[in-house]
Amino acid sequence: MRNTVSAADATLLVSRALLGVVARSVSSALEVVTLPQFRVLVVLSGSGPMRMGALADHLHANQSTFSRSMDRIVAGGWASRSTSPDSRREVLISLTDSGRALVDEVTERRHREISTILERLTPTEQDSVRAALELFAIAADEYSVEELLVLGI
Amino acid sequence: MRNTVSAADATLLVSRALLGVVARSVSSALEVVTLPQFRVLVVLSGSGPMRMGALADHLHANQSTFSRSMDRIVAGGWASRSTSPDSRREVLISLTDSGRALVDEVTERRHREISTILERLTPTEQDSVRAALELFAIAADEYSVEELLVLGI
DNA sequence: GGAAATCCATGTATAGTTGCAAGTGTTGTA
DNA sequence: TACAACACTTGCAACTATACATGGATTTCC
Repeated sequence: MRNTVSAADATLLVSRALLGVVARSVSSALEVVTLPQFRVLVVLSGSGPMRMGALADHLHANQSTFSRSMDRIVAGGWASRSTSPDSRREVLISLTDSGRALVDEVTERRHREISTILERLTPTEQDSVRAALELFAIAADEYSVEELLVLGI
Repeated sequence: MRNTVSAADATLLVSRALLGVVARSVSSALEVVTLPQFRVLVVLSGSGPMRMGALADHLHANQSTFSRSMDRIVAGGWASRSTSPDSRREVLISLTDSGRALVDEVTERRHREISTILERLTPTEQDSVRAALELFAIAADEYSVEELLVLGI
């Protein structure tokens, strides 16, 4: 039991460190889009083109709110509207190249920073870190990743 | 080198999982304060009472912006203004009990969720996770945690 | 003691998010 | 074909964040 507590504490520490990495990786994107807007881009990046309504639902946003927000995202050139081939009343949202690049840039920067951190460890240590983190990731897997959207990550 | 990449990938996975935890832990607080407001509470929670100016600097916010934001935080009962004993032109901001409780609640929830995840592992696995996470935390330590403020964490 | 500096609040302005309600166009159905 | 349901947009309205410039009070320094 004591070990559980210790491990949880260590995890809190790591969560701070990782969140620092995440925050830094996102901060550059936040110079050109807002956090709610970036959320949208992240969802699109993971899902491919989506209908307005589905996207709004996914983000727990009001339709009107989302429609207006999308106006700005489209105006910024990060995504585009198009009529769905299925139905002319449906509007599909797709990432533009800029939008995809913005999301990719954030992911890549994050990956790069993590690698930099890990390179400070010996190969043996890296192995144990990898193994342990995989264990943790698997144990955490039951938790849905949906809530990430709260932070737009 | 391959190990570095693998460990980085594993870490990305974990960062997602941890971010899910963080996002969930923060989401309840975000029902009563905004993210920028929560940022302020987190800083106060870690530092104790602070001057308006210092707090604004710490959050990279404009003085006027911050003053107005603080109006809302104080109106919400999360923090309070008081004249500094050092100088009557200085205004000290302190967390109220509500404000402290709000931050604590988030931290506790996060800790609880992490513990829950770890309890799915065997004691041996927990030990190795703890050891690995400590390694990572140490390696990451050189990275400033300042940027956490971007996300208000 | 008076000028300069400091600290904070206000005036003013812009932009973004949010949500309810109403409107437009499209599709499905009786 | 007419009516209902659906998908999205717009009208309105309130709130928040942000920042530049200004003003008021207090302290510091010459």
